[in-house]
Amino acid sequence: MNTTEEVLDFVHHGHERYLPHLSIDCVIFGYHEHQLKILLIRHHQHDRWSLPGGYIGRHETLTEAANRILAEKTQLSNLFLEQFYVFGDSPTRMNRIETQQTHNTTYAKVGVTIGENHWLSERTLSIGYYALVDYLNVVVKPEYLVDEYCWWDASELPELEYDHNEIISKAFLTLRAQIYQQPVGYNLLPKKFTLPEIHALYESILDRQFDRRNFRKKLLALGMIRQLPEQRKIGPHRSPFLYEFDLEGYRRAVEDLSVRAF
Amino acid sequence: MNTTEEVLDFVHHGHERYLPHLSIDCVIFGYHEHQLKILLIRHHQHDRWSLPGGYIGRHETLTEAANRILAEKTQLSNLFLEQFYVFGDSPTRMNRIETQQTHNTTYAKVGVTIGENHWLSERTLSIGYYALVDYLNVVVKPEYLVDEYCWWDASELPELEYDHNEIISKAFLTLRAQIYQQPVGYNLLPKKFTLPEIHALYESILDRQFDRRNFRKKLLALGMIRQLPEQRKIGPHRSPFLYEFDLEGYRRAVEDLSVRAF
DNA sequence: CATTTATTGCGTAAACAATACGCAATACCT
DNA sequence: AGGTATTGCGTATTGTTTACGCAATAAATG
Repeated sequence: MNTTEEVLDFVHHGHERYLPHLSIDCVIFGYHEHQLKILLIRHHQHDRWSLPGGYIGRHETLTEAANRILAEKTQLSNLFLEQFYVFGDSPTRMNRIETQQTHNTTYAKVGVTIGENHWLSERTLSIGYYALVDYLNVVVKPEYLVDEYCWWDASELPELEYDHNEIISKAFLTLRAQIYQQPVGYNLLPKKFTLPEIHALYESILDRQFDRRNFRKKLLALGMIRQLPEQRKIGPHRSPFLYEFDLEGYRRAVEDLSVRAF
Repeated sequence: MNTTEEVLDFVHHGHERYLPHLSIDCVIFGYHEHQLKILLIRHHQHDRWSLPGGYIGRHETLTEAANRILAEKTQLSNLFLEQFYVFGDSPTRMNRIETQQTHNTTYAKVGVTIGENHWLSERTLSIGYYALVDYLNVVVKPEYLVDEYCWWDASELPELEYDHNEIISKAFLTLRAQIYQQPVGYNLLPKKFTLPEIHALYESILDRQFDRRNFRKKLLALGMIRQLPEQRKIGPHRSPFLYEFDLEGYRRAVEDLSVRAF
């Protein structure tokens, strides 16, 4: 939505094209300079930040909707995207008046007032998706109703709209639980990366320290990564080698790791 | 719903009390005679079985709705119940006509025809919950529109209505993935159980064999279970000891197990 | 241009956990 | 009393994780 006309059409006819009572919110994870990042937006006239989201088209599958919304925000398609939870318990989600007020602030820009019985004021459950993207690939193009897009440090988030802090917490716990089941590193890191980079990524997601020498040994023994004959220049220190993922090895490693004691 | 009046009221006024486009389906797991079981229902006049489910009240939180639906089916409350996925991709979920026909069969009993624009014919996404119950505690009371309730062997399920086979597959994979994060055994087994029982439970959920002697050692070493000074009589063999869970030990074990290699 | 500093690469040894499996005890049947 | 299928409990072996030593490297410094 990039013009006043489009926004007005959405406000007045959105309920004909989209399913009411339901939305999708995306927690978009990136990784840069040894920090896990989350992409947030700030709507027009709003003080607080929120997660990028959207609605489900009446003739669209759920997966299609989630991918479309993610593509609209990041200009990228075919990204790693996984559904993780439905949020329908929070008091702000149950409260018509609060929802109405928040929307009224957003749509004031196009001179529309959202009434108490408007479809946007109705109780809405949100389906949470988390995406893993290569930070450097994301080129954000702010929409008409969005004042700012910004990557926030996952460990230093502001207070967000609605129950979005809760959504992010759950997304982060899911990411942590899935780090041995999904190719998390593969999707968050660039094609070529150094050992200290992937090492710090695992440490920040799992919130614990790993001995860097044992960490390297383990990844190589599992066949998850391959060492390249290139090095990266990094300031006044020894140049680390570059590595790339071995997706087939990754898959085998996931299988091996799932065969656990008892 | 146990009378014609209640059903008619639901068909004609349900959309005022419940959120449209959304439902909840419950995969109720039990365990009996070394077999993992799933509770299925067969609606009036239907050939195929389906999962017990229901709708979300407009003034109910999602969690409240799921617990209410589960209690309506099993006559039990305070059960282990976890949301695991939203299903909104399947062709039968997208197809108005198919949905309409299925509902028409069900509601024929009360002499109502569901039209193409009836709220029940609309596209509906389903939020999947899985429950873990003590098989012997469940006393099923068939509802007015339900012809049969029955525990099915998880490994020998029939072809179900809608996308319910897919929902069960995903529930089973979730159960498997969560067996080390949630007190699965605690909720599926009775208060007192034998080692061969819990041993077979883990084998059937994880679909692999465990050496029974090492299995016992591991569970005791983790402090998850406590041996009782009682035994159970089991036919022409040595009487196995009874055990009970140590919930505090269970919690500690989950923490220990989550601290994994690299 | 040798020295200092912060880093990476690669190895070995000890501690710990998982697996394989032996064998006595038990309950009942014949 | 002997046969059979099971459970209870131990020990030896194997494999995996953890702790940590030390040389190599890149650039800054006097």
